[in-house]
Amino acid sequence: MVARKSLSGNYCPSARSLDAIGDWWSLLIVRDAFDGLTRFGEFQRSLGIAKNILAQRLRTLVERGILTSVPAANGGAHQEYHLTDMGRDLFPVMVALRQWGERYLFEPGEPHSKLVDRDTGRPIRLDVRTDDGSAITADKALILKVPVTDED
Amino acid sequence: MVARKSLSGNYCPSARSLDAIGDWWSLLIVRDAFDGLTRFGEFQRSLGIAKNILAQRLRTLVERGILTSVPAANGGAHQEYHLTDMGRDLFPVMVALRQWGERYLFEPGEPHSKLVDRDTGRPIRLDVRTDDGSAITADKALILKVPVTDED
DNA sequence: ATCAAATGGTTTCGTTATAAAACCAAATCA
DNA sequence: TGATTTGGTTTTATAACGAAACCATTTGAT
Repeated sequence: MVARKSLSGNYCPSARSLDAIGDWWSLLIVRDAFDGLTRFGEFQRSLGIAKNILAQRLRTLVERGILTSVPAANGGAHQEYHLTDMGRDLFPVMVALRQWGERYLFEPGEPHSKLVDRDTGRPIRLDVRTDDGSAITADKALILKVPVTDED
Repeated sequence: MVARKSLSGNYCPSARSLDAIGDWWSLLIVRDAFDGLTRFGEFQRSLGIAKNILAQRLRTLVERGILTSVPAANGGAHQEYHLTDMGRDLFPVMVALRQWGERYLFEPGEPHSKLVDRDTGRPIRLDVRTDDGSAITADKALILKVPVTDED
C-alpha cells in the first residue's frame, strides 16, 4: 500500500492532529467556517477549490467530528456546515498560524486581515505559558516521551 | 497548470502560513527539529518518510528560511539542519496542535508525550488573549478584512 | 406555470505528488 | 582493506488532486 502514511497511532499529539487536519485544505475550510461561512458554494468561492475536493474534505471533516452538516436553518433544502466544539477548539491553532504568518510572510506595510476582540477592538495574540501563567519560550520546553513499548 | 494552488498572495496570514508549512510533512519535520533532531538520517528514522520526500522537504524548508543547513558541528562532512528564528517561532503552532490533539484525539487514559517547562516540570499550555492579557474565545474574535482591490 | 439560472454535488480523466526501492558516492568503522 | 553507515538521487508505480463535464433539485424571473 502506498497510501499516505497514517499517524493516528502515534503517541505525539501534534502528529495525530496533523493526521486529522494537516492536509492541504482542511484548515482553510475551518478558517472559513470561523469566518462564518456555512454553505458549499461559499467555501468553494472563497477557496477556489475544486468541487470534488471540497466535497471530499467536507465529508471527512464531518466524519472526524470537526464539522457537522445540518439541514439549512432557513428551511431551504441544502446542507449547512457548522463547526462543532471540537472544530471551534482549533481556534488557537488558527491564531498561532496567523500570528506567525503576519510576522514572517508579509512585507512591512503590506496589508493583511487582522484578528481583534469583537467587543473592544483590541488585537488578539497568543502566548505559550506554563499552567501557573508565566510565559515560556521554545528552548525552555521539554517533550516528555511516553515509554516505548515495541513498535517504533 | 494543475499545480497546487498557491496562497502566497492571499491577504489572510493563516492562508500564507499554510502555504509555507501546510503540506503534510513540513510541520512534522519542524516538530522533530524542536525535539533536537538535526541530521537527515535522524529525521528519516523518526518520521518513516521516504528519503526523496525528506530531501525535498528539507530543501524547501531551508529555501523558505525555516531551517538552515550548516556543516556538521563535529567536523564531519554531513549537513546539520537547524531551526532559524523563523522556525523557532512556529513553537506556538506546535503547542496549539498538540493541545488540541491531546484533548480530542486520545482516549481517556491513553498515553501520550507531554510538553513541560524544562526547569519547573510544569505543563505548558497556551491561551488566546487580547493584548491587555484577558483571555478570549473564538466567538469573541472578529476578522477585520483588508479592503479588496481588484483581485478576488 | 414555465423557463432559466443557481446550487450542491458526482463522475471522468489527465496531471502532479508521494512512496518504495534501487542505486551511488563519500565517509566512517572494523 | 573491506563492510557498513550516511546522505542523498533516480526510477517507477500508485494515490491524490484539479479541471471540466455532467446532473438532479431548488430558486428566481416572466
